[in-house]
Amino acid sequence: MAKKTVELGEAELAVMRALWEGGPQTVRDVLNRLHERGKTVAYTTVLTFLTRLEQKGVVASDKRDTAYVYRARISRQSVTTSRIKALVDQLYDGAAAPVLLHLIENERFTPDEIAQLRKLIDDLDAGSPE
Amino acid sequence: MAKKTVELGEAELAVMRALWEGGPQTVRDVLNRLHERGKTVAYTTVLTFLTRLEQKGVVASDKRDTAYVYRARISRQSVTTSRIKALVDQLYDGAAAPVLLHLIENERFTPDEIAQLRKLIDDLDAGSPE
DNA sequence: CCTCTACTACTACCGGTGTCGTAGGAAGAT
DNA sequence: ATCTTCCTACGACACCGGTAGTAGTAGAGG
Repeated sequence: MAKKTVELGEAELAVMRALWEGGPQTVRDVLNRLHERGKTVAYTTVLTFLTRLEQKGVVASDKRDTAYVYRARISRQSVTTSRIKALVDQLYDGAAAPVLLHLIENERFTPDEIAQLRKLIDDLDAGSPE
Repeated sequence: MAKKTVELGEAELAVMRALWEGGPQTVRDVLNRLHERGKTVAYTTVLTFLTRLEQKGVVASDKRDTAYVYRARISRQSVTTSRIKALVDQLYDGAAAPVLLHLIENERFTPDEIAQLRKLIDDLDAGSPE
């Protein structure tokens, strides 16, 4: 059944990133992580986000000792997928190629990344029956 | 200096697309175009969008006969650029590679597109001294 | 001149996101 | 038992984006 693509705002994403990168954490942990990243925000703001995110079903929490521990229930990959889909749909009516080409032309990549990219393309060629 | 990246919503983008694809148009033209695309929205809604977009500086208008003619002042390319940048920054802290790889792995491309892609990569390799 | 029509200006409203403040409970310190 | 500290629950608020209604104006037709 269709996981109805939840849209996340920028600040919400920052919280998700804290969870993705630091694993299950308490509100305070997330707060500290955001502060380290230069994002100064109030404790209750983080709490609000985590609560909302839980309501949206993208994070879960368990009581651990005195405080709740929150963890991500969706992967960064899946968010990437829906974000890209939105972008591609809204700007190019679903055609991904222009976006792909745009990325290659406008961003900088290391030789390693280029090599990896080339390999992927070879695989694409090889493994695309029908 | 620095064109302060204007963020556009989905419906606003739909209007921009009408302008990009149909050139300078009146409110009614845009409305018809949206209707053709299956987007049923009121005349005044389109007017509101065009007015707001003009205030944001992304479209301009000229009085022509009885009605104003609106035209885009920013390209689809530039919007693509900022959208991608936002995505990449918000999800991968500025690293474009994961997004690029994601696109290749998850979207379908035609042989032509793949060929074009391969060519671009070859150019990348060639044109990157040091 | 009067009316109909199309266009613009202004205002409004709702839901979502970003941001907190305050109140109240639980747990540790004195 | 009380004070201090940390945590959660709940409410608040402003701004933006999506959507539209109404009023007012200017030209087209009779």
